[in-house]
Amino acid sequence: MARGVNKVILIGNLGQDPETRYTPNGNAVVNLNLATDESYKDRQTGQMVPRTEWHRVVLFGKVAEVAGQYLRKGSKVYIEGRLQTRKWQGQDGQDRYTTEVVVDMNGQMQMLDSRGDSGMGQGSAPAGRPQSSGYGGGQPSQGAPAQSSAPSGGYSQPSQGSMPEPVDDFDDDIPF
Amino acid sequence: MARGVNKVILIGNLGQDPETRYTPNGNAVVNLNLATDESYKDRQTGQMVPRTEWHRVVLFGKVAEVAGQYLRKGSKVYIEGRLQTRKWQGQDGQDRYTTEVVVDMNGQMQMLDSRGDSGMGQGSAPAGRPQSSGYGGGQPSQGAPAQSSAPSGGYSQPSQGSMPEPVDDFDDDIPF
Amino acid sequence: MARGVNKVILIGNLGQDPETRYTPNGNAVVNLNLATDESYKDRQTGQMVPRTEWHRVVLFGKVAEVAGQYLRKGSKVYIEGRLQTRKWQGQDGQDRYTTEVVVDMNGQMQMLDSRGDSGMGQGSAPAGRPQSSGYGGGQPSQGAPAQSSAPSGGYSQPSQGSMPEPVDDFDDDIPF
Amino acid sequence: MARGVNKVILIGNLGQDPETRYTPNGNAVVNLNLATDESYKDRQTGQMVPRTEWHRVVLFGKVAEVAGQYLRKGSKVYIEGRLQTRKWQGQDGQDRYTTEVVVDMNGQMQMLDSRGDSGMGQGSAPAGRPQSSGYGGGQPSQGAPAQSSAPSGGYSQPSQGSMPEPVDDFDDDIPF
DNA sequence: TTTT
DNA sequence: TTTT
Repeated sequence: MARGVNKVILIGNLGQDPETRYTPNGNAVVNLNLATDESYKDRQTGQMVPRTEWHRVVLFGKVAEVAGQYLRKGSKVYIEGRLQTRKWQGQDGQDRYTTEVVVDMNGQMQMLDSRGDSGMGQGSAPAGRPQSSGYGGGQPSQGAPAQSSAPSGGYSQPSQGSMPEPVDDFDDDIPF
Repeated sequence: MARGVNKVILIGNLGQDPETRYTPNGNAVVNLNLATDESYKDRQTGQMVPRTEWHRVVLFGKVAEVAGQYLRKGSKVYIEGRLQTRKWQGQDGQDRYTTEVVVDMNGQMQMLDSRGDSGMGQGSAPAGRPQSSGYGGGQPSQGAPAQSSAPSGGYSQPSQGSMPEPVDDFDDDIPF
Repeated sequence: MARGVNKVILIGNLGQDPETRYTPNGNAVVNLNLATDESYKDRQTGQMVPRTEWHRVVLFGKVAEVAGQYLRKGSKVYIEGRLQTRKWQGQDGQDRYTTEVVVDMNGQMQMLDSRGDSGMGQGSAPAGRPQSSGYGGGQPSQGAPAQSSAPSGGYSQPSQGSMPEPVDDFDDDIPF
Repeated sequence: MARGVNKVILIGNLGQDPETRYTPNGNAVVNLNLATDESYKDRQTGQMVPRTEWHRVVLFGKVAEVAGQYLRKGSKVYIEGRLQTRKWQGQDGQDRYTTEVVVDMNGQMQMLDSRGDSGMGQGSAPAGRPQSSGYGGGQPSQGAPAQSSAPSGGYSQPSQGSMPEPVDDFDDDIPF
């Protein structure tokens, strides 16, 4: 049924609140910006140097709902998914590629904070999601992680921003 | 020493021969284009649909030498590495990002073909490595890999091509 | 839904043909003895020393059927499952424990041999499994796998052998 | 250098404080009893049933020292290691097998509690840890994990207990 | 661009 | 008991 293996395992912290979107069918699609911290020994200096890597994570289905509801900026989380590279068009008409870690029903998401005291919240209401205007409004995610100029994958609401041109032509469920 | 986890596990086949480059220090750096095949059930049709995902893999150190020497187009391989996103400048001066699976001394590479009967070779001498002039000579790897407009990471030889502007400012070992 | 992670990833070769059994409900349960080979540097001698580790793998459901049908002694295989330790009673009435790698619908099995040229077959019919005398008859599997004195988990046919006392009290499906 | 893969990834909580021992060379060897919690759907009742699996984890080297110093009963931890089955002699002279997850310099251990507020410590003051009343004080971890009767692998101090007969014949470092 |  |  499958002739290959494509698996990603991450433990890190969210750089910002999750972004929740919905497919036309009402299914949640959640984007996370996840930082994994490591340190490595610089060969020149012999010093340990911290290295932070930012990952774009996209969750679908039930795990997306849980992530959207309970995770917050700063939350520590375990992610198991698969690598996927999407092609999209830049505003200049050129092809761009964004690689994401996709978590669907074959993946896994585990919250690693004790009692859901995940991040610090700082204004980002943890439940009920009141926060006025909603996601994506105003400045595009100011605590901006890598690849921030990439579109969120076409699962987005009507993109009122100029570019980089989300695909946004979903007339149905995402097909997996 | 590390406060996060960043791990990728792949099993797939090479879409082309490995590309070997060297750092100024003489260390091998090898790029692979690896295809992982899966299939998923299309929700619309109920049919199983094949899905091929292409991955950019970069190997360093000893594992790079082995990969460069024994892997060929078509080779089946197990890869364990970490995700890393590089920023580079497009010819239009805009930032681009490329995500790669980095395999260094903390990663792993396993050849999964029996007896090194990996690919077919087809002009690319699989054993003994005669091919005098070596890699990268002449045209810069015309069998362009996925995201081919991305530079190969600055580990490349003096890039005589116009763009997409390799970074190529390494005066020493890559620092990990 | 889960508050932990329990994952095993193996690539190795079968030490013998798979052992297929059936639950009262007719579901296949397959046992594998899988060898993983590594080598490590002996601190005393500085020499690389090969190390073979043997694993008991138990597959359920569809993946079990595929394994039973296509894998043979010598087959190379990728396994993704979870660790599980079973308690059983030795013939002396004492508790024993056997740890297995369980592969169910949440796990994965990938055959890594090209074209099913896996093992050698050597009399072990690949399909239909006629071989009258075969497994489980008479002496309790004399081609003894690791931890051979452990029962095969109660998924076995009526165990006529004396001991080590399989549990064998399944009146239904295994519950996962 | 290796022709197989043998990898275990666990996230769980310690059932008791770590047990630290030392090799004759003064290297730390730490044993953990780690519980991973999952839940699965019972096919009979359709109910989600919790399932706790206990794992024996053995750490060597630097990671052992960190584990021994900072982990406590209740600590949440990420473990990456390899499976290893040891043979030992029961008091009845019979062979027994214990499967452990070995974490050495090729493995990884990550503490997942915020700020080292891991467990409760119960008398074994780690460092800085005042631990007022503490969890589970009194009897040392009465919720004894699986395989508790297995010897700790010969890395133990002179075993004054009668059985199950630790091997304890190490005259040097463990060889990996 | 691979593989089955 | 496998494999290279």
